[in-house]
Amino acid sequence: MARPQNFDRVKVLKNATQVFWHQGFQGTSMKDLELATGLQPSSLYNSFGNKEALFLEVLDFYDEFILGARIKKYLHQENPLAGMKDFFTTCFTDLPRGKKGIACLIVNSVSEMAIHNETIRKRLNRTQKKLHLNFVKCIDKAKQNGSLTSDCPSEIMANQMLISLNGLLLASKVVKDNEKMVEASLQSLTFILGSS
Amino acid sequence: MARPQNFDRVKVLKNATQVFWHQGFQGTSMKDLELATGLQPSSLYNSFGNKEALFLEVLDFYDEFILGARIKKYLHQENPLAGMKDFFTTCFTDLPRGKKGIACLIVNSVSEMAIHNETIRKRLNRTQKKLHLNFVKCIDKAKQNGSLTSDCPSEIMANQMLISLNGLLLASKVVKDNEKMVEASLQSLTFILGSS
DNA sequence: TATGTTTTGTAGTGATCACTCTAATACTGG
DNA sequence: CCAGTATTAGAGTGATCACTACAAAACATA
Repeated sequence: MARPQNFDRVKVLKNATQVFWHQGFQGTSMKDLELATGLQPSSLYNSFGNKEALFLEVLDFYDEFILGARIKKYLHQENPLAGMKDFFTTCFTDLPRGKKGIACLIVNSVSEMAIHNETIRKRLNRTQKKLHLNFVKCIDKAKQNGSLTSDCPSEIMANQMLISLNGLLLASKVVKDNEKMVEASLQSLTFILGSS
Repeated sequence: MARPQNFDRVKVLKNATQVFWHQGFQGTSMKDLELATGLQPSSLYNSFGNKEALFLEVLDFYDEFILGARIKKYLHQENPLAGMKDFFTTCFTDLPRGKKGIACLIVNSVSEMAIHNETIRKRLNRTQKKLHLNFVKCIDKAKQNGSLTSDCPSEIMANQMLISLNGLLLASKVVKDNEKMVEASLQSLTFILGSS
């Protein structure tokens, strides 16, 4: 009944995510997005509305596919302690080529946008809570199978893990030495979870 | 022998700092800086060169006067453990009116600029190292006077404190509840320094 | 094939960006 | 008071910003 779209929406979001991730919201121009996606401005605006709406879809894409995949891979595995360690360390070792220090789109966006845009803030908060919840599940599992013993409530431990992870990701922008970041990650976990 | 400047350079830097702190580098326009400082573009460019050079001076101003004052007030006091606790918690309680969630200019700038501008990255790294050094001194002092007992090297503890502080400041942009942030700060310190 | 509907390519919108040019201005030293 | 010099005010620079208008193009249905 009409002309079909000439592009794959998921691929477009994937490419847009990379640009926003690396350059931030303000640092990314619509021209950058046109080049990265191969779309003309009319297609971009026709399909996504405007820059902010596209960014919100990118945040959802990141939440579901980038972070979601990492949660599934590391935090849903059998050994919860090893999973959490891997989740932390691979933040600094599993980066795409030449992408040292781009940290995490969520962390970057919190810093840039959270206090200036309430809609984006809520979206970022939701993603952070999702990660927090998965940390809690992992900690509980470790307590249950006896690999972790602690009097501290899992919620508090998970909260500290989230704070440390955010701090580590931020530090990776300045430090740029992956080995040091991995070492610091494991130290953070040791302080929170103990040396178990 | 010539016309003197009609403004106080320190006051100008102070005002410019507030704008960059709240809005970030990219989020701040030269027009914003003109309004905040009361200076005309010609004066701004004549005295500071360009936006980036002004920003670098702002980072130095923040390092010396804003952060420097906090280090002196809290980390150079007699009781090192109380000082570190106060240093952490006042990050979230001593903010100017209506400035919840602006965190710290250094942390904000690391996130926004560190991987895109090497000059700024080095400047930020220097400030973080300065803070790290003061944490080390505080920890050593606490170990010496017996208020802190730990096998962990002070450098590592200080590193974890820096990571946690960065993570806490970032979280404050999403959470916006000062009491929760104070609580999380003290929990972070407890995990790192122990419950001493 | 003809019609209706949506997408696409392209040119272009006013606004704002960092920054500059120029001349009037305000001061110092003689 | 005059000459010399640095600072100031204000208009204006081209470039880039997010975004749009519009018509050609491409498909599904009839």
